[in-house]
Amino acid sequence: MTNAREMDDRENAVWRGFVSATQQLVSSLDKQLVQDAQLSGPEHAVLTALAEHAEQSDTLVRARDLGLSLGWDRSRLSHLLKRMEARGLLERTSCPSDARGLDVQITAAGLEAVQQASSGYAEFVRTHFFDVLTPQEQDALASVSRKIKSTLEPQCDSEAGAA
Amino acid sequence: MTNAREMDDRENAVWRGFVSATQQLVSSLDKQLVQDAQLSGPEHAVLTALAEHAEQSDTLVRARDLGLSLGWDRSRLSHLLKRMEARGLLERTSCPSDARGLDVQITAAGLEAVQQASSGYAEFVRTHFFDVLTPQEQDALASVSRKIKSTLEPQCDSEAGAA
DNA sequence: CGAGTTTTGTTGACGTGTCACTAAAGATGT
DNA sequence: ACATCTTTAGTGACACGTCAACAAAACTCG
Repeated sequence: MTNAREMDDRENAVWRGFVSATQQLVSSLDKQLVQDAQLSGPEHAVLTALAEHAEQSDTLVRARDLGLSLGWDRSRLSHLLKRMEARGLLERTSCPSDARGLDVQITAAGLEAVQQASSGYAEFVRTHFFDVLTPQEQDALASVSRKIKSTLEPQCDSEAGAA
Repeated sequence: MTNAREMDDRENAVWRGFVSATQQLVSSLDKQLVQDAQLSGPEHAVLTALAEHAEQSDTLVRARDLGLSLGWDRSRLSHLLKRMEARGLLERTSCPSDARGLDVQITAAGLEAVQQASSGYAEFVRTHFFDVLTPQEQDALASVSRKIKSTLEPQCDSEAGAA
């Protein structure tokens, strides 16, 4: 029998407060995105990733890489990409170098949507996150995030550029 | 035009790291719950709330209060309660004092499920949250959670007992 | 080359959450 | 009493994520 000590009242309050705060935060942000640009949170994440890739290298991104950098399931990505293509936010073409691969490319409409979202997005994060945190708290959060992730499954996490 | 300053690289890293860490954290916890007690996260939340109410007052809880304390939509709760009743985790009876109300009561099977989950739950939160945080970081998180919530919509948040 | 394995993506079923709508009971005010 | 809000819950349609099963291309290595 695993028998970890139950949490006391303080711990329960900290834990539940933390979880509910973060969930309310992202769900509010998602509503903002829908309002500003008719984008769900995940859709926005995909388009942002595509737009960023497009800035650096080419406009074509392998679906595999997308899934890797977002840390998502193949299936989830496949479903979402299909819907997004139907909405005209991106295009899917088969990859020439690897016949089982899929190349994804953001469309003009997709780009317009991210741009429409961007200022509201930045403002939201600023208002509800950075503006209410001291620099020390921001650092603490960054450290906490890192430490938490390190205790979890591999779950690769993109942005593996210059350290 | 709202024109909030875009985030710089550091801010982007902090923000994305924070969001992805918390999302991985709760999704891992949800998997743990399924594994330990065949409960989804929301199901566990409902049963926990019911079990706590049962300790203090009576075993009957108004669906409205449940929704209030969980901060959920009526519809979401209704759907979930229906499924949970079908699974035998709880019972729904019409409320005698208010004919449009619904009284919810946890069943023996429901209680067993929460108990089956409890030790794994506590261990998970301890291992992946409290154990990796210094007391200062825990305090910082509590303060941060409170501040973030205060910038969001009313979103009542239960536990309104002794301050 | 050819058999077996791995990688990549798709599909269908299912549980879930959201939204807009409805229904029925309480509360309110005249 | 009556008409009118408001509160409480349920419903159906749809978007979404997960899981398991599948298919096809690529890789491995004998």
